[in-house]
Amino acid sequence: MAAQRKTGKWTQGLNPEQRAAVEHGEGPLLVLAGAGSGKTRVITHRVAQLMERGVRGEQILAVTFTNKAAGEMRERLRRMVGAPARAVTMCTFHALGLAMLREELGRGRRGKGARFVIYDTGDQLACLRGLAGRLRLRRNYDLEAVLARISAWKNAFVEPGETPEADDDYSQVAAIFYPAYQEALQALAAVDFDDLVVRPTRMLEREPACRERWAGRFRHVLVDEYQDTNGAQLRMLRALAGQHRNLCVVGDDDQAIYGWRGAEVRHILEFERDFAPCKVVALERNYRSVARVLDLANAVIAQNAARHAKRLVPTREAGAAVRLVVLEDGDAEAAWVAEQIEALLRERRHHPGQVAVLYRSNRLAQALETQLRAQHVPYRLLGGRSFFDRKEVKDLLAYLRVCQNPADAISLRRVINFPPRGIGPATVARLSDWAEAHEQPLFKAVERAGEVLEAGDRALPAVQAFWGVVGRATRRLRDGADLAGGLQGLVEDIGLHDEVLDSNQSGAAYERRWAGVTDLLEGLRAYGRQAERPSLRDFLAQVTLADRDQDKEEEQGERVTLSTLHGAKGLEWACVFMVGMEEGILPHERTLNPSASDMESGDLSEERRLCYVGITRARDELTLTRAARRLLHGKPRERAPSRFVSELPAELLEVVDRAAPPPEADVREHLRKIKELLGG
DNA sequence: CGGGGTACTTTTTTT
DNA sequence: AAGTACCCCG
Repeated sequence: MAAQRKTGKWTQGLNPEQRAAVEHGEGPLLVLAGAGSGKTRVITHRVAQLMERGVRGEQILAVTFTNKAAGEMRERLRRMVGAPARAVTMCTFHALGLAMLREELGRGRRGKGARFVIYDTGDQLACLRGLAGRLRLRRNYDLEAVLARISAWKNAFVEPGETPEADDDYSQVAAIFYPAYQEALQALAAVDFDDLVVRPTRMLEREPACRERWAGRFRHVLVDEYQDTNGAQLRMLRALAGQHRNLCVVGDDDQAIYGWRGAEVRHILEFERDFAPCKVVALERNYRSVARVLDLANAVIAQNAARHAKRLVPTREAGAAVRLVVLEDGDAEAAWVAEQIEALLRERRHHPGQVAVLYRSNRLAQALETQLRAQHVPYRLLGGRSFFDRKEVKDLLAYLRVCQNPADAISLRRVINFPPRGIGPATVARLSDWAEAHEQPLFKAVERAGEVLEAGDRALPAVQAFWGVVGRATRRLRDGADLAGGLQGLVEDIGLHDEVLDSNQSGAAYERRWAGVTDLLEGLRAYGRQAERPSLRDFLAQVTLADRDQDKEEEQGERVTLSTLHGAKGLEWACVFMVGMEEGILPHERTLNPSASDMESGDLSEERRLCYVGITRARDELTLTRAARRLLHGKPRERAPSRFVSELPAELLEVVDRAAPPPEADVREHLRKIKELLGG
């Protein structure tokens, strides 16, 4: 296969390892790509190269983990090969699974099976909450912990009835929930994120005709961030590429940071064995960061065992020393970082878009936001729960979901009394009792409220009014209709504007809330313009699968980025601040002291990889900070430096201590001075 | 039914 | 310290 060694135009300007990966012909290929080693470049060039060699775009599948990554990859490919880039399938595992599910289920009688909604974590929890009431459990369980176990079983293809015997409480409870949960999803015509991968994979494995359709279609499969695949995703890849074995996976075991949601680093460590014989290429030359940053990164990650041995090899100059700055407390830390950034911008050493502040957990963002605002520094927040978590937005989306799928009782319950129209828990209970007794979905009870409730019931007209609203909205939102106009009609129908106005004391709160509504309208309008065949169903699926990146693209370059370490993966900035370098934050408290409901004990090496990911985001300047004291549950506490920095040789970091001595010493000093004065 | 008050706990990361 | 869940009263 290596015989036809065309010096394609897509291998120019690549280093020898990159070129080897791009030129590799058929058969399994593992690309171990260190941070900043040109990984995305290799994938896009490889796709272009395949097309150059006559593979048609429709025959290529490239899977990523975020929609954003897929979008960027597509754009890069488009710049290289032009319009034919459109034919290539580039998407997330979940989007691929959704497409497969819709197409396969749509084959049935009039495509009824394809009429499902996608439940996000919030919906899943709401569903479990409902079940918890029915299952008569002795105490209140942490439903997130239950969900984590159910999710783990699903991804291991464990059926509801076959959960393994376990001695821990939560596994036993989850084993009771699991069958009920799965039945509930079925009844609600809903699928969760896990189903989007697990169900298509099961179809591929069990139905040869289905496998033929999909595996036969994609002659080449490429996977980005392979270290983040979970068991179900690996099985999906096996089903798709097991025959022709044209599977190219790219990743970095040192950047595996999603173990907590079922990803297994093992997959990338064992790929050579799983898909032997297999070509392996290691990309170690780093084009991103100055040498001092890479020295630090190498030293941090070297403390991890069980990894593909590799180092980041610098190609740039040494650069400035990496600083570790110690501040008095959390507020002082945020203030210091904000001042530094303000100075950088004022002296025009950087554009805002070239600067990022990274942290382990979202709650550290708050203080930073406050201080950056005080310094008038424009910023954007990556990843934090935001737009789609706003109440008004969720309520409106729930209305839309009910219109699309009236069987979605979770959404129905959410909006049946929103805005408040006098339908309380008692009425909802009567409706759902009737539904259960007659083995009907909840919406049937709503539809026939006249028969279900007594004639004199105060709530009856309210329920009928509610159903009228849903009916009108459903008619307005039919496929092919003006969706944004339909939503606008719904907003007016339920008097949402007055509701938002009345329920918010301050003008500012009202502004913010109403902005959520208008943003959603605008989003739907934009979707209507851009989608090929706009439909409510498709819009809702996109909304749930979209990564929470609510920025308007054009402004991004003009803002400083605040992001979690997870959210920063794959990105880079000239100047990076990592805050909260403390025991209990990085590594996180919960990996150090797992709580009873946690599934497995925390993985310290994953925390270290998280640290490594953060460090390797910096191109030119890197500053680490920590606070000597920090408020925890309202009380100030002394904080120890993160082991990830204290275990390193001193010469890698320039330590600057700006923390005042502890207050006791202060007091003693004062006392001493007073004594001196008295004595003198 | 809905508003307002009190008591309790606390989110690590996201498709 | 702040947000949530639950309870009681109008």
